[in-house]
Amino acid sequence: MLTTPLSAIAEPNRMRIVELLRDGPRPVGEIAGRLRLRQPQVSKHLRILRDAGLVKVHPVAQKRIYQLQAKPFKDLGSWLETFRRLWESRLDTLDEYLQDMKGEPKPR
Amino acid sequence: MLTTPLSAIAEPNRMRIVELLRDGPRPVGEIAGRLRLRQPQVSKHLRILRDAGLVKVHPVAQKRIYQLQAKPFKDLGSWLETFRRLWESRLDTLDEYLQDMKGEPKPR
DNA sequence: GTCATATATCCCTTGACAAGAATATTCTCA
DNA sequence: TGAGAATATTCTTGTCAAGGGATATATGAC
Repeated sequence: MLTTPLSAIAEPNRMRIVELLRDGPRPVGEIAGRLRLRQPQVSKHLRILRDAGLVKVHPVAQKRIYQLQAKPFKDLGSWLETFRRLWESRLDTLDEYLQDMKGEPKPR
Repeated sequence: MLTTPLSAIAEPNRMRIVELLRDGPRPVGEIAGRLRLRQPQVSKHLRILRDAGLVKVHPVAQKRIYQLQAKPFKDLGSWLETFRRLWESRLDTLDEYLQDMKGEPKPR
C-alpha cells in the first residue's frame, strides 16, 4: 500500500532484482532463474517495484520484459545531494551546537 | 534485527529524523518536539538509526546529542553511481534485448 | 540524600509484509 | 479449439516491527 521507492529497494530480494536489472532488461523467468527465486515471488516483487515506479514492463508475447526506470534513481541522487555538506565540510557542526547551548538558561 | 542503512531510512518517521539532523545535531527532546513525536518512539528510532551507523550520539549532561554520520551517505552515493549509465546513456538497452530474443533486425 | 529533567527500555497489541502453495490469466501455435 | 508456456493473483500463515503506555536509568541542582 505505502510503496515508496526507498522502502521498495530496502527489501533484500528486491534489491537483488534491481541490481540484476542494472545490467539490462530481463523477463520474469530469467530473473527467477538467476536469483534462485520462485516465479510467483518474483512477480510479486516486480509488482511492488512497478508500483514504486522503479521498473517498467514491456510485454513481448507471453513474456514480460522488466526494465529499470531512471527517474527514481535521479531523485534519490538529488536527495542525497542535500547531504553533501555532511561529508564536504571537514568541521562538523557539533562544536557549534555545544557553543550555542552554553548561552542558554540552565534548566531548573 | 537486520538493520541496514537503507531499511532504516525507509521508515517515514526515521526519514524525517534524518532530514532534521541534516541541519545539524539535535538532542532527543528537540527532535520529538519539532517532529511532534513522543519521546520513547524517538529514542527507539534513534536506536535503530544508531545501529545502522547513520547517527552517532554525544552525551552532554542528561542530554544526548545525535549527529548524522557521513559514511553511510557516502556509501549510498557510491552504490547509486553504479546506476549512472541508466540515465546517462540515452539509448536504453531494451531494443537491444528484444533484438537478441527474436533474431530480428532492429526496427527503424 | 531528594527532586526534577532527559532519555532509554520493557511489555503488549496490532498491522504490514514476505514466503509457500494453489490457481487464474494471457499469449502463441499447431 | 486445445495445449503448453510465461506470468499474475489469491489465500493462508508466520514473523517482525511500530506505536502506546508504563517504568527504569542517568544526570544535575538543591
